[in-house]
Amino acid sequence: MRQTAIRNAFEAFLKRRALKLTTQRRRIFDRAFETHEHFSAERLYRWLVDEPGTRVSRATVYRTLGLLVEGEFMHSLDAGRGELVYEHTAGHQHHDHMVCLSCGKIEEFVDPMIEELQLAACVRKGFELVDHDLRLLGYCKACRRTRSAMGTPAADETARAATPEEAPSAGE
Amino acid sequence: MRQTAIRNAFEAFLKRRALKLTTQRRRIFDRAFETHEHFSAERLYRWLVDEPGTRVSRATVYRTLGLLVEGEFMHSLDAGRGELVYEHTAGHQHHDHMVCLSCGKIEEFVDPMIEELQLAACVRKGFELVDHDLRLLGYCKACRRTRSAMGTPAADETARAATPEEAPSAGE
DNA sequence: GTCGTTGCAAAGCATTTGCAAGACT
DNA sequence: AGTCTTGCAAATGCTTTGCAACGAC
Repeated sequence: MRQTAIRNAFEAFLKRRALKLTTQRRRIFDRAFETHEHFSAERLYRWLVDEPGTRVSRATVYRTLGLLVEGEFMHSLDAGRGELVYEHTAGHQHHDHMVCLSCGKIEEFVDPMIEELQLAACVRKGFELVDHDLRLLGYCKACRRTRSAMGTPAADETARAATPEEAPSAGE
Repeated sequence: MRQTAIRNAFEAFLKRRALKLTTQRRRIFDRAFETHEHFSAERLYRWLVDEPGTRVSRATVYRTLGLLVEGEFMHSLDAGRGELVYEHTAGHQHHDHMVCLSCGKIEEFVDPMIEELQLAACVRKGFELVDHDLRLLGYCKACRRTRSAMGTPAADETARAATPEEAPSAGE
């Protein structure tokens, strides 16, 4: 399995922090890396509960996830719902997200030019860039289709401020 | 007062939604627009409590803030701490943010080129862009200075989650 | 054996909501 | 007068934490 390298990195990380490699941590780590999609802490917890293996508590899932983020093995992102979603930072280096306001799906994309411009903007402001988070909110291809098929003119307002009935203009 | 225009827009918005212009809503609106910085719901609530005027409950602050966001009078953004911060959308159209991981300060910036590239990326993916949120995380000029003066090495990951206990034996 | 860890349940937080009293239009 | 609103407090939903039992090193 090609996960050996990353697992070793994790074990090294634990060792460096004088933390122990417990059964739970291993299971959480493995399950999290097994998934190449975004998941919430709760989702991961459910997987661990439903699938066979050592019992793991929700608290430990949260704790370990936090550890993984600290160790840069995972990245967390707020997709707008009340919970954080996680994704591992294994192969793919960095990417930004398109979050569908309708189905919640998260697509990834990268644009080197955008990254570069961000850096340039930081230099201009004397800001030391550590990380960034770019989320494009809208409707994915599938939902667009559905919406137009349903004759939805523009999102219903419950979907956020997608279509306020006006745009206040301030005199400035 | 030059807030008349925007206040009128707010009143018009309420009218259109068959909502009433209550003393509380007016006070919340005014106080929120009086501030040209980012603030949390709690902060706004504190201001309203501390400053003289009609009593306003926390619940109403939240409710009204939600209204203001729906009406596009305010914009909310998750600055990484557990709470949303708000900013009015009066004159300045749209901008992105640089959030200082050390002092929490939020600087604004705009880069038309980035905006354009975002749109292009969406077109490529068949994604209908509604809104976006770009946050650059790092250290502001002031904090950079402080940090380097203190001999703080490059950004360590513990800075984000407000984890009080530092990694003691990590690589320093 | 020693600490770090776990699980549980309770606690925390920011935010939301049910409901009865109260205030705009 | 009739609704929309408010305030309160309880509820929510995600996440964190205290603590005693437990397990890795």
